[in-house]
Formats: sequence, structure tokens, C-alpha cells
Amino acid sequence: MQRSLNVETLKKLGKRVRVCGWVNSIRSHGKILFVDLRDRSGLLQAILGTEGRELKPEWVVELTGTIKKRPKGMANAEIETGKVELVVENLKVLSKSKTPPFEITADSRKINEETRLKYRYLDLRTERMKKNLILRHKVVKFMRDFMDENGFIEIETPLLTKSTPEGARDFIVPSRLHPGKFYALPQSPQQYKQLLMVGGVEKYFQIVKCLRDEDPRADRQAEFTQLDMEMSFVEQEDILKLTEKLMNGIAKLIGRKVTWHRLTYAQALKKHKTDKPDLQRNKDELAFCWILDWPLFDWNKEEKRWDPMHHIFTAPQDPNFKDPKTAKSWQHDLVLNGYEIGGGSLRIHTRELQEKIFELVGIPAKESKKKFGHLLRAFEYGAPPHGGIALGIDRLLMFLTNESSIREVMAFPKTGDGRSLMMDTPSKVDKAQLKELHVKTV
RNA sequence: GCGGGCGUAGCUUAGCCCGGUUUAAAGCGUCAGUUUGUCGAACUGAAGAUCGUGGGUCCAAAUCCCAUCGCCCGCGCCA
Repeated sequence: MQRSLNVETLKKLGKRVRVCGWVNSIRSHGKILFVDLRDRSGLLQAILGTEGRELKPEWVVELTGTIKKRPKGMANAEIETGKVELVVENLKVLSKSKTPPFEITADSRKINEETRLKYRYLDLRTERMKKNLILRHKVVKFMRDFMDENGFIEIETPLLTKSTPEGARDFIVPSRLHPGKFYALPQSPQQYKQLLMVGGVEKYFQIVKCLRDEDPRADRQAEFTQLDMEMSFVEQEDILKLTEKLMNGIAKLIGRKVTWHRLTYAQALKKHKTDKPDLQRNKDELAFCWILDWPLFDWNKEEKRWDPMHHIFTAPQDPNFKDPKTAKSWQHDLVLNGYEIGGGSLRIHTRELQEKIFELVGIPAKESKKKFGHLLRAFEYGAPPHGGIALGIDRLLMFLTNESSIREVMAFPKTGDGRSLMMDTPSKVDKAQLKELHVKTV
């Protein structure tokens, strides 16, 4: 007999079914036992006799029996299957369980996160984590469908890539075949997506892991996921409109109210004293705010040079700008309830302008050729004007689920110092492994 | 790298300021038992803690001091 999900039993009144899942709770009345069976779809009350006496919470069982309507007045409005129950004819224990370190049925907000992270596979059984991960799936699916409907194609870019020390700290991977040389894990697929535009893709997107070796925060992990996109022949307004349409669609999907605001960088600083203003007026509102007209550069007092405000590929509004101090960029940052959840820009697409920027931020021509030669060369073969944006999926989900930590929307997050309490990572590796990589042991 | 908070049975906490009625308390869970209609049941009973770890002060330390470890929050950092 095919296995039925708990919720499916609603439509199987009077029929024999086979259900499988975890023992959520047991209410024993001696000769009659009520067992709430939990599976991915929800709970189902099963009725057993004394044969169920040995059952314990979190055991995995297979129950075969008949679905019956509950007696009058015995329905439970709290659960979806509350109008029916399973009268068990056969009980099979598929897997036993030790007493779990915390109660799966308890409110996990009251349980120490350290314990939850060590036993994450048990924490994932809780209603809270299940809900969050399902919502995450729905939002990501909506994003994929939306991008597809708007003519974008999803393309994967390499994980083993090139270190570009200008940005955040890179995670680096030693090369076995090339002793002394290293790959870097991508902080973002930035250069690849620009090269895809040169490649004539025109509309690219990717749901992609990005990695930055910086200290985590409640809203930040070393490893996170972005909806990354890039498009050719667009103005900034096209990118903003598309993003607004996407976010409105997501808000509608989950029934949340949305407001949109736009501020220039100067206005944001003047009115709100921050470039990440929180414009939320009530608890349920998703207050999005574009920050526009950013300065192209930022004066680095210590090094006495101009640093890019965002990154070196951001296009200036006036390609013939003379004064780095007043030059504005085509940068757009997206802020949600006071948190940056995305950023992007129109990009530079000519070699001349890109070289001018390298020079201004103090990267010598020799070095820029070595580090960015591939991009400069590509720009000489018909690079279309292009731009894009990357949206932080984890942070967005944090707001959609009303969680106060990004970890609550990730299946296997790391701690504040980048460790996994469950897998005990990072960990030491064999000397032999290091020797193959030509890495000296510390 | 820096600052702040927390650490007491499996879980959640009380006790800590102001050391001595503490044999470290409670709820949940666990274990044993009762119970044929319960609603993450109810009732009766039991077990379970070198108070994160190490050192110090004191007649006496969960409580005061020092060090150390772990987790959380923030700053720096995050092209």
C-alpha cells in the first residue's frame, strides 16, 4: 500500500491507509493510547491499544489502519486533520530514538541556540524551522519563476575563482596541481556576470552562494545566498522597476504590506543620519527604500587616496567627470526596514573608463592588467552597456519570517565565530592531505 | 583585534548584589505505576546537578576575586 501523508487522510474517510512519521506525543489511557504522528505535512491522531505501550517520542513508525471520523465533540480545531483519526491495525517501529536533548514540541525560542545548533537535525523537526525553510523555498521558487518569465536565464559561474584583494577578505583554496598558487571562493559573481553580458547573454540571473571571510553578525554569515542578476541595454530605472515588481510579487505571495521610498545618498544622510534608513511605520510593513546618487569615491584618510564607494566596476553618471570629489555614480542600494538587502549599479563597459578608474584608486596599470586583464580585454570586443543588482536572500527571508537572526532561515548556519557546532568545522586535516597541497603544517 | 551580556539537573529558570536555614529549589522532560476519549492529557511516586573549567580569599563559596573556555549582541571589518 502506498504511503499517505497525514494531511491526505482527510480525503480518505473509511479507507485503509499506511502512514509514516515521527511520534510527536503520546497520551496514554491504559488500554487506549493516543499517538500524534508527525510527518512533513502535519499531525495525525492515531489510536492504538496496548501494543503501543513501548512507543517513545521521536520514534519513527509506520502505522496501517482505517481513517475514521472522530466521535461527536472530539474534533480538534488546532490541527489540520482534527476531524479524523487513524484506528491502527498494525504498528511497525522503523527506528527508535534516544530521549532528545530538547523537546521538539517546545517553543524553540526558549531553547538555547547552542543546543539547537549542535543538534540542528532535531531542531529542523520543529514547527518554526519547518515553516521558515518552506517559506524560503517558496520565495526562491517565486524568484526563479519571475526571472524566467521576464526573459532571464540562469547560468552557473565558477566557485573556484580568482582572488581580488580590493574587496572583503577572500576564502582561499590551495591548488594541488599548481603548488604555491591559490583559487579564491567568490565574494560575488560580479566579474563573471559582466563577462556574460559581453558574451551576449543580455539577461542573466543566478541563485548563488557568496563567501566573504569577515566576522559574522546576527544578520551576516560568511556564506550566504544572493539572487544575482545582470542585464544589457538598460537604464538604472529599468533595474529599479524590475526589482520593485519582484519584491511586490513576493510580498503579495505571503500577504505583507509594502511601501516604496527613494532617497538620494545626501538626503538619507541629512534626514536620517544613515545610508540605511528604517522607514517602517508599523510592525508588519515592509518598508523598501532605494538609496541613489551615491558619490563614486570615498576619500581614504589613512592611505590618502580615493577608494571606490562600492566597487571599481560601478559606472560614473558622467563618464567625463573631472573631479573625483563630486563625481556621482549609478549605484543603487536597496534598504529594507533599516537593513541593506541589495545593491547594484550600471557598470563601466569601456576599457578607457575602466583604466581611468583603476588609475584614480591607485591600482598601477601593471597590476590592473594582471588582476583584471580578462575584463579589460573583453571590453575591447563589443561590450554592451549593462547593469544589475544582487539581493541578499537570507536577509530578506529574515524579515519575511520576522526572525531576528539570519541563522533562523538557514538550514545549517554557523556560529558567531564561523564554526559549525554540529559538524565541528573548521577542523584539522591529515598531514598527508596538506603535503599533497604543499602546505606546511602550523 | 575591542566592548558588553550570559553559563546552575536532558531543557527552561530561581538562588548570586548583601557568603552561613542549601541536604542547591521549581516547572517541563525521563523512569515506574494508575487510567477506554485524550488534545503537545490527567493523577501518584522516583531518579537526576562535582552550580562551564582551573586557581585564589575565607572557619565557610553557586554567591567574592583572578584566569580560562563556550555561546549571544555590538564595534572594527563587510570592493
